[in-house]
Amino acid sequence: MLAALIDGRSRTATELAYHAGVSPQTASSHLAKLVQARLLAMEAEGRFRHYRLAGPNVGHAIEALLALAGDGERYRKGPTKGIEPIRIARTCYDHLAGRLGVALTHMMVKRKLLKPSGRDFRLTPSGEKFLRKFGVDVEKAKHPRRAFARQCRDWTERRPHLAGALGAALAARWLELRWVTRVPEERYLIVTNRGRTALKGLFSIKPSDIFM
Amino acid sequence: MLAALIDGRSRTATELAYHAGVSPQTASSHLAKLVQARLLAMEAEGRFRHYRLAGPNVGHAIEALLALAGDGERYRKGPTKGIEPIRIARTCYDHLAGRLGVALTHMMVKRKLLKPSGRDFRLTPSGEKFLRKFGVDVEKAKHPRRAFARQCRDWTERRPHLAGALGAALAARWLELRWVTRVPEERYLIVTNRGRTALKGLFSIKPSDIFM
DNA sequence: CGAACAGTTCGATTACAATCGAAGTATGGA
DNA sequence: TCCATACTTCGATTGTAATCGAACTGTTCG
Repeated sequence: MLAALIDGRSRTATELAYHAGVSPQTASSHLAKLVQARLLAMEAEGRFRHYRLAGPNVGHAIEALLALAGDGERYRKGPTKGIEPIRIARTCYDHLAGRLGVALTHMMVKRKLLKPSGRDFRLTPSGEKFLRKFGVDVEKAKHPRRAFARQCRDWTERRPHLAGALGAALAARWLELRWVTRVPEERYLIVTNRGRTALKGLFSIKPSDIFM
Repeated sequence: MLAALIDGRSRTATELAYHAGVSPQTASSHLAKLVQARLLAMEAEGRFRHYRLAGPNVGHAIEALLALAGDGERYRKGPTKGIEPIRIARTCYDHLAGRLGVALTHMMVKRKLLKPSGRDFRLTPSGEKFLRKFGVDVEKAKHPRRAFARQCRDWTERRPHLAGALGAALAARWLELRWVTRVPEERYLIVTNRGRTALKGLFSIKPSDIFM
């Protein structure tokens, strides 16, 4: 299971059980021990529990052990030839996930436009102003029947991204501006050239952070 | 036991049993497994068996694990403030051991003056010429009652050094030339300034290889 | 609300690793 | 030649890690 997490991304308990070829009970027992031993970190997301390596030290140790084990080749980080589109701008239900979603969220947190608060984000006054100026219908997103701004963590990235009604509204605006476009039958978006320009200008995000 | 070998030097089975706090039987069992698993290398020397890490990969893995274990501080390679004299030029009975003995032997092997051959070294014709020119009484060392040129491996270094009658004759010559001097009551020698110069010139050995 | 799902806890079984006493081999020195 | 030393092999005991069925909690969704 540790080897399955070597790339630094999160996996759910069931995925890890499958990787290890053991029952969910057994995996649960091991995962609990690994968390207690501070080798893994766990974050609960609804009924899912996402596990990831607790730090780079753990990754180093696992890699060193895999190198000794000889079949480390299977797991060795190959020189990735570009990032798959699904990793760049994955859609998670109706909001932006993947590297794009994470980068946007990270930037907004860093600029104090969003504040992590429990399992949610809180939109600060300056954050509301920013999104309004950007054309997001913040008022409509304050729908009582849906969580407003939730933290979400999908399998492609370790850090959380913005979900909930606000996340959906932000994604809608990106689509409206044609900064991203849908790919029929696929669960990812493509960032357009205008989108790339906007990233650098409006969001101060280096494209290399997203496209590698 | 692996942690006790982290510095790359060799230890005997009994030493390792002591380090691990287990009986010699138990240590023997574990050491056999570790050798079979290619984590340790073993060389027999008379009735002793010297164990060392099989390669740098093993050291890396152990270090990574010790770092995780938290009490890795105890084992972490500190910034060593110079090398103890006993490591530099230890005397092993009557021949040169320690880093000096190893470096001299290594150089002679590299220059094809000595050839490892089983548990002994074979002195090549060019080697004999070299030592004679250097003032070693090679003829006298060919005494029938003593092994001529044996491989010896003591606890301070991993690589073998020259022992036997020839090793003793070489050490005698070093003392005679005052390139090393004895320290009363101690089992090590001190390399003099003339000795350092000779190392660089005659033996092409960088002093940093020996004194760090 | 109830069914499906993700995950956990509990308990019993099983297998195996760790350990060391006893007895063996090989080496070195007196 | 004989004893001490260094180490190994064998065998029996012990503890405990790994495993999964059964039953549980909590979440999502229709």
